[in-house]
Amino acid sequence: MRDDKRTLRQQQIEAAAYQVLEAKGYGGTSMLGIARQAKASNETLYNWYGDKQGLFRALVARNAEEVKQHLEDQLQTDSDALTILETLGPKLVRLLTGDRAIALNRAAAADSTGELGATLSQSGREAIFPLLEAVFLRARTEGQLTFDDTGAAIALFLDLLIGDQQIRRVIGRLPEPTPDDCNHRARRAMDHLCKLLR
Amino acid sequence: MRDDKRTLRQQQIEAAAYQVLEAKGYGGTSMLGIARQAKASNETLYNWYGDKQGLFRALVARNAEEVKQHLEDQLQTDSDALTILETLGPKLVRLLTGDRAIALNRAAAADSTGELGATLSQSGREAIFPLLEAVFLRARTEGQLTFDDTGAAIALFLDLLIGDQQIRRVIGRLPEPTPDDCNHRARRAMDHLCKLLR
DNA sequence: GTATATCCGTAATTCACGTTACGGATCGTG
DNA sequence: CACGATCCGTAACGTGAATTACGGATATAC
Repeated sequence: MRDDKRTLRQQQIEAAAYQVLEAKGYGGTSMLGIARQAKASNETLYNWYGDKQGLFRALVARNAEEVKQHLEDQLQTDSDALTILETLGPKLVRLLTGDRAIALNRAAAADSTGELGATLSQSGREAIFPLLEAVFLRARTEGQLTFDDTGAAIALFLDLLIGDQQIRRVIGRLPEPTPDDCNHRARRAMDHLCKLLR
Repeated sequence: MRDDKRTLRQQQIEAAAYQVLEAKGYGGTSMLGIARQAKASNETLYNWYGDKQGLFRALVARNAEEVKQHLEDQLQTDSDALTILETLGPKLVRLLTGDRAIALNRAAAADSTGELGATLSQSGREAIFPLLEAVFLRARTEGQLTFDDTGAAIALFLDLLIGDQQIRRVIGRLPEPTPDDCNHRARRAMDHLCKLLR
């Protein structure tokens, strides 16, 4: 199988894995279930991913790369820092509380090795932090925000923007946010942030 | 077995369940594992709790009762509203991000029926809200805080106080907070809250 | 075209778990 | 004390999942 063809096949398999994961949760997701959904064989899955943990590791890592890429694309702009945050806000809410992210968080919650949690966190908060750091430093340079500790300023922003939505999503008490929800949440976070740090 | 003796025995069994749950996660917790830890038999567990879900339902419900009781005790005071919030803050952080709460959140995340999540949410956020509502209304009456929407004010407080700590705890990326952590987190939340709503 | 590698669909193996069952010990009641 | 209920420790049963194996089909490389 040629490389590009294999890549395409892997994407199909991983899309199938997400379908099963989102429908049945981590505990209800079996390798055979994924194989069936993807019209692949167990042998191929094990050959390509090693074991169940390896498949999930790959899902998380791939998701990480996509999230990071997506956010970096959003930073390719000459807008002022606050405008960038206003644009990023709804997207961050959607990325961090969408069905896929929640399914992955559930998998990580069930993973007693801590490995998926580590990777997921590196793809989530820990990947977002340095990107936001650049924006916050710019906001300070532009005189739009005032803070001593960049990390604390970013953490405040994430508290206001995301808060406890994720855990409430993970335990099944909050539905996926609508675009309006995301916009409203982001708007509110920006208002509070500016009031606190301006 | 007399009632008080049975109650004691149940507490022992439930303590053992928490030990296994916290050590091995929900997926790694078996009824037999709990029975062994509690030096009880499977038959007794099944007789008393019905099935595995029933045991976990009981854990969550019991925890709910204790959390609610604990918080209500904290409200038996003539202090002004902000002082009450200052006292409650660290306790809320500890209750919502302690090892037991996190273990229960993990169980709820793994429960595809949504039942544990529902009960857990009713014992957590949804139980805390009405208690905090009384305090926030008092703060407004006393002229300490200004807001139109009580729910939104409480949600803001919880965002600032708890933020995304829970999910980070659940996926294994944040250790249990120290008393200093709790105090610091609460202090900061109060500062921000007053700045926003005073 | 041929040979080899790989994939699919399915079966087989092993293990663990949820749940029930059982014999003996212990407890509670009359 | 005797009897019945219940608990403990252990075994048994059925099911499902992780993983490996296999025969035939398909794809790739020479």
